Amino acid sequence: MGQTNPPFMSGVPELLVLRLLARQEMYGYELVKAVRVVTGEAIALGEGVIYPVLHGLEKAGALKAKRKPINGRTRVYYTLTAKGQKRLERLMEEWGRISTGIESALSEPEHVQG
Amino acid sequence: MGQTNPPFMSGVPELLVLRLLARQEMYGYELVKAVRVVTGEAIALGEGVIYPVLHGLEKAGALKAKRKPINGRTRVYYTLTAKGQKRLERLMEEWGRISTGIESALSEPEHVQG
DNA sequence: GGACATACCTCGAACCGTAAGGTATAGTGC
DNA sequence: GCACTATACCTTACGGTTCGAGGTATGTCC
Repeated sequence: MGQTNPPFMSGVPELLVLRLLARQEMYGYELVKAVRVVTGEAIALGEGVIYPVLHGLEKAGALKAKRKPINGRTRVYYTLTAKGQKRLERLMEEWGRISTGIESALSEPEHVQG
Repeated sequence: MGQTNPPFMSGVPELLVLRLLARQEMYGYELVKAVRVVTGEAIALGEGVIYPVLHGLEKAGALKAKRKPINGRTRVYYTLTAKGQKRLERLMEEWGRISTGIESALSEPEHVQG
């Protein structure tokens, strides 16, 4: 139920995570809420999305993890590496290219002859 | 090899196909080229993407197919149904919601406190 | 006959977002 | 002590979908 493959979401979690971590270190649970905030409630990502993305990016060398005990609980803070920075830039370019292409297609008022 | 799951592409083929067919009837091979044109060469979809999307949308009742013999070859022209029109509208809303959310996140210059 | 554009199609693979579930601690109210 | 909620981490199965590569056939140009 509730569609499992929603349109326009591929690559989005990774982009948002990288973008948020480029500004300041954060931990998973915090990212879940931050995503909602910075997207104006337009996009909400569950923990089942955030954690796998975090682990994948860390494995790829884009993120660095740092465990910090806070109030007895353990938080895993993530920061961007140089690789992660480059990855973010490439993703943002890609986003720009595709969103521009789509906007162009949607705004085309008249038909085009093949 | 050539990534099979490029970011930001989910739902895009369906959106573009519906949008183009909302303007005029077209056939598959024509759509492949038209997508490149209307997106300013930003997005290129192969036939392996277009035909399955076309068949899926037809099966879902969003499109109506009409075979036309042209110069001995057969073309299958597709037109939007009322269902397809609604589907396009819903997809465009979704696109607006998500792209706005992402733009909002990307433009955030300062950090946000959870 | 050879090359190319047109025009349709199918298949397998890879990927990745989602919901749901699982563990454990801290704090609050009773 | 007990129930409930928030915090904080995690994994799993499912399902949809894009993609490249390949396959068939006709028309046109030389």
